[in-house]
Amino acid sequence: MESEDEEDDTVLPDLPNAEDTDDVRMRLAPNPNGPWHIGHARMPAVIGTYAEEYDGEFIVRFDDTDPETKRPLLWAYDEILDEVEYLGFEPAEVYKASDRLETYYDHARDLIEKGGAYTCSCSGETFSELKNDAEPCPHRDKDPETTLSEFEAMVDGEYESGEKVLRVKTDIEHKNPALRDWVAFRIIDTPHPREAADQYRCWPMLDFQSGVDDHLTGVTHIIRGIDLQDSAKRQQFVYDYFDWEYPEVVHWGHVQVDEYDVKMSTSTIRELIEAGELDGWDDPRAPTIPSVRRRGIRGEALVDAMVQLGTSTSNVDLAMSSVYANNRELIDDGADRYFFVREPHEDFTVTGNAPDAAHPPVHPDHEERGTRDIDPGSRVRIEEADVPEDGERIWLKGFGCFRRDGTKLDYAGDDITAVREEGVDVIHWVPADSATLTQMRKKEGDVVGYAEPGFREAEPDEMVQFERVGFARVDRQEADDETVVYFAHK
RNA sequence: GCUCCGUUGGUGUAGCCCGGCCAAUCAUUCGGGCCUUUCGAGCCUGUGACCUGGGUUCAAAUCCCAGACGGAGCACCA
Repeated sequence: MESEDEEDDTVLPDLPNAEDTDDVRMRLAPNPNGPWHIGHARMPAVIGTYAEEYDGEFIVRFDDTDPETKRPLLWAYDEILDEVEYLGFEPAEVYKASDRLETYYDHARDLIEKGGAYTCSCSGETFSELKNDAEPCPHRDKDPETTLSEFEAMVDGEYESGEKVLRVKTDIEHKNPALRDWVAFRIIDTPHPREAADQYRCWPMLDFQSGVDDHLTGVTHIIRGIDLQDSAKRQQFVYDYFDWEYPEVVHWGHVQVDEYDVKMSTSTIRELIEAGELDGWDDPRAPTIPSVRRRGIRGEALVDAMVQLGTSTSNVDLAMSSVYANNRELIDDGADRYFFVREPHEDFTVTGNAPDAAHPPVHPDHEERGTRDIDPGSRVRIEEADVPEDGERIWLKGFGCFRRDGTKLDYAGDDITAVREEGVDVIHWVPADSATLTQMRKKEGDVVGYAEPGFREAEPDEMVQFERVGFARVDRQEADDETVVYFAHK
């Protein structure tokens, strides 16, 4: 019944020219200026999946070449590697661009000697005007020796920020103004936060650094966003000078994620955290990887949803519901059931010949896991929305049928036909005396309520299902008899 | 202003290169039903899309032209 060819259950399009390469090798090139938001998961998800599919590999390269405007956070390097692992992938190698300045300098020197670059002291504004008119600037015809000595001066820190740049000589009359003589190196006065790199002041721009590294690290396929759609064309000039072959490139559009009120941007999230509006990167309201992880969403669920978005150049929206659908399938079988009453109505007194205890199953599909044993005591709590009209019946799940009589619930038997044929609703409940205070943190705001007594024994990190409420991850058992959980999804 | 790119149901996607088997695939969402002492799952079932206008052709989602709409770049950010 399997197709004879291959297990071709992938939804990703074939990589271009992947048959011609012995080993597909890709790269993940994050900027370590913060933990990842959900959209960032797309790159490792798709690259990792391709690597598996083609029996290739990928490397992680931190493109941390701007110590000022995209200043790296030192702890974000390991954080990001940890997130890659959470998503289920393992890089073959890890590089940091800030460790490789000497390599970039060496290539810049080569490029200068080949006549492919020149130092320029035009202001950005001046150059921009010239460039838009397809006019060369006065520095363009400088001889390589002069350029080389000025570049060495840049490296040696003899210029201030803004005073001098190194430009790649492309085609000043190229019909696309974005490709004309772009900047390869500039001076940044702010020291890099990494000790290993804090003495450098002359930094390569992304197009130079990334172009050189892709070649040197043997990258065969690049996937990147449409915001970088001109990068390959820019870098091609450098590749031509060095007589290198450019990797295959796939561009894709931006991802948006629905369901969140917070804008999905590292800098915005960081500002909200600093302003105290979010508790941290893993606040349930934050559209970040640490957040969904804390809620108990498996990396695999996120990866599958991302892979299904494909690699189209249009912008796409990721529906969190599809992540939830994936996750539900992964966790449902292992999630023990509990009752959790949110913001309860005032207690009802139990009257009549009710049983001594209720015995709902730990998991309805797994009888072998046994039952929970809940002593209802003399009073029970139910949710406000579940309170029946006076005189009407309700079925307390695992316990029995009850008829409301004012502030009392009077036992009305255990004949299930009341539910099956007479339309009595089945609801969850907790004993008022022994229920355990539980705080549920969720995207829409925190909810306080009471869980059944046995929930106090649930282990941190365990995934549970609160019946009729949804899945949640047990975060911690506080000393003051309160349990904190993070809501995952219905 | 210059230069790229895109437009298939609510969402995402397949098909488009090499026109016919496409009254258009798959997933999710949504509606209805069955089952069920929750939710979920499972089973059955339904709604729902080729941006517009021309052209080529026996035949166009697929090719051509024009337009609309959307996105991106033209940074000493990545």
